[in-house]
Amino acid sequence: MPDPRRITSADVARRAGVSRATVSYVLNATPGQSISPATRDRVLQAAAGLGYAPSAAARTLRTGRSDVVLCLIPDWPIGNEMGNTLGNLSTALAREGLTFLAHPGSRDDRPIAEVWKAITPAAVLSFTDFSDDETEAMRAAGVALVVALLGRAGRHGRELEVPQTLIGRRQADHLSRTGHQRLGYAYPDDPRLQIFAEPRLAGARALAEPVVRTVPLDAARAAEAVAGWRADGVTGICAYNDEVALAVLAGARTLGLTTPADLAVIGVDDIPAARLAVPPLTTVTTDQGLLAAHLATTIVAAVGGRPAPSLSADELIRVVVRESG
Amino acid sequence: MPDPRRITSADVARRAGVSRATVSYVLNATPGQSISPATRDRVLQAAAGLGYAPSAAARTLRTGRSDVVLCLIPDWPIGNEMGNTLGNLSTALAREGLTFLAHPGSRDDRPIAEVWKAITPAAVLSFTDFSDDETEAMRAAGVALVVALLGRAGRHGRELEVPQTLIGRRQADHLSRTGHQRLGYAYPDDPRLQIFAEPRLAGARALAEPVVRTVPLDAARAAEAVAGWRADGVTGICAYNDEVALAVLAGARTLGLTTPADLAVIGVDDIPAARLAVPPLTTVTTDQGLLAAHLATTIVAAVGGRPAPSLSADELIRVVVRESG
DNA sequence: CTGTTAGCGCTTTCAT
DNA sequence: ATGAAAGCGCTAACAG
Repeated sequence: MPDPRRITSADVARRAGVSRATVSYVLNATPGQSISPATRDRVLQAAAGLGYAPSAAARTLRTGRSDVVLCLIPDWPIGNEMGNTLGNLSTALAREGLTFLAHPGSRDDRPIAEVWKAITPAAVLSFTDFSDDETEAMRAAGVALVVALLGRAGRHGRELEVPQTLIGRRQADHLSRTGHQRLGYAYPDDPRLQIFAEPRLAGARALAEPVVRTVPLDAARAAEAVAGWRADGVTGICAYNDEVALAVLAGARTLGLTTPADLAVIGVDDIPAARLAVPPLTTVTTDQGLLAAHLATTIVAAVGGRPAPSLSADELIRVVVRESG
Repeated sequence: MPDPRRITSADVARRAGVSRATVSYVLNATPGQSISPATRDRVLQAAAGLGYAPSAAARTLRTGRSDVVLCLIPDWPIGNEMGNTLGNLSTALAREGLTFLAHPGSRDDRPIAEVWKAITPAAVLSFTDFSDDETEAMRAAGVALVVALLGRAGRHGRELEVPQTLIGRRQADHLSRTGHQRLGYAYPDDPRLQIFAEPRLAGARALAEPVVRTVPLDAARAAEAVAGWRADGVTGICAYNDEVALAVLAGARTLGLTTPADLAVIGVDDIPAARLAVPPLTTVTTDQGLLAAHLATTIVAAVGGRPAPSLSADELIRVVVRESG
């Protein structure tokens, strides 16, 4: 027998000897309603006793808005670091009564409109920008916050932007301080990463005039790039991330170069492999816990109609100095 | 103005000059209903023209079941490879009209019952096992498929189990074939990974009697483990994954050992850093595309009440031979 | 302070 | 072959 009748608020009401309205008021702590502590307790008892869980569908249907925070995951590798952040974000939101749900898959497979129209989420997070029409449609449909984690500055939702620019800047800064005049930028091979790579590169450009070369994740082909940089007189490389940095290291090695004497390298992310590299990789990390907390606060504020808090990006990004640069 | 009235099936009906029931029949291709191609087309036109998207909430409320496949993501690092699989799974399910949604966060933060009772998903996937009570409750509530991606064999849902055991077996097999008599198993430091590590180790044990040592992701401490293995006469190491393998490599290097002459190493996953390692790492990969397709087929079958297909695990797991072993 | 009531948008008998 | 109507479980006016 498939459906032993779901427990509804009516069941709770009956057991507590009150009306369904009262149950609703108690469970939602509806403001502007004064419920006597006695009934309140009785309702809570009954609900707990029955193992009652409200139907999200019914509530959403009624209120026109769900408690879901929908996060659109792009089809490119988002990395363990970001995955970690999403986990933290999820727990932080749960504490606020919001359900974090991630939907992976490129926009082509399923029009994103289909997804959010179906879910009617309280907020939608995305890594990439939405078109203005899309944003407009979502807001019109009652989505409280529509925000792109990356995307051009100055747009709505800019508050949440992970300061990618700062990452590149920190890399260049570190290399400059350690005496490197001519810098190179190791750009990722995967075109899907461009959205991250561009702002990072821009950050490095703000401090230096790096020679940009694309570095595939392959020792032999990375070696070609490294040879090119050497010919240019480049002595320090800002890599898009740790994996690209590892490729640069491998390329330098096949050329018989010594790191960091001949070529210094700095990555991004501090993946486990970074500290195990030869030599151990200097890199830039983001404080994922802090980032998640800030995202959560912003979302909760927006859903509640309050203004977003601000976060000093400086404390978010840190250089981990090891031996490669 | 927040809510310019959502477009409902009534709007579509009006525009098409039919009743809401007919709209529903057309859009759901309800079997046992014969709709004239003419009206059918008119309804489809109207729906498309209005940009109609059905309300998941209303449909769920009515049918008592949503089209969501809920995947519970554990709080331990699940890795890029698995992330990739989930993306593929999502697109495969989308093609079948199912919405894949991932909920990260440990079970402690939010009782999982709260999540699934709210969503009433068509299926629930998890990496770890559910308790029998939990499983029972979910099935009773109408969840078509409850399945653990790992978890003891012989349970319901065993069909979906990623053959972790086979991974360890392949590693040991490869090392044996290349002439290694005494094997070691490099166990991960992070206790949360135990659920993956145990079956892998068991697989290796099926072929050999590996000396198990825990290897932290740190060259110095990994060196201690390596020294121990050397004293035991071990010449080949099966590592829990590529990161641990990288640590073993680093440990061997600090001891002045040569890989694979002094110590052969084989990892799991084929992360990008593996091919860039010194020396490039031999490893075992899972065909993520195949896995995702199989998961999707199984889920769709279960939701549709059909029996699950089977998958030969042999084609799923492959050894990538490089220089480390 | 608590109960009555009217839907939210959809599916699905049962009539026509 | 199509339509009318009854709710799914919940919330929010409005009464009492």
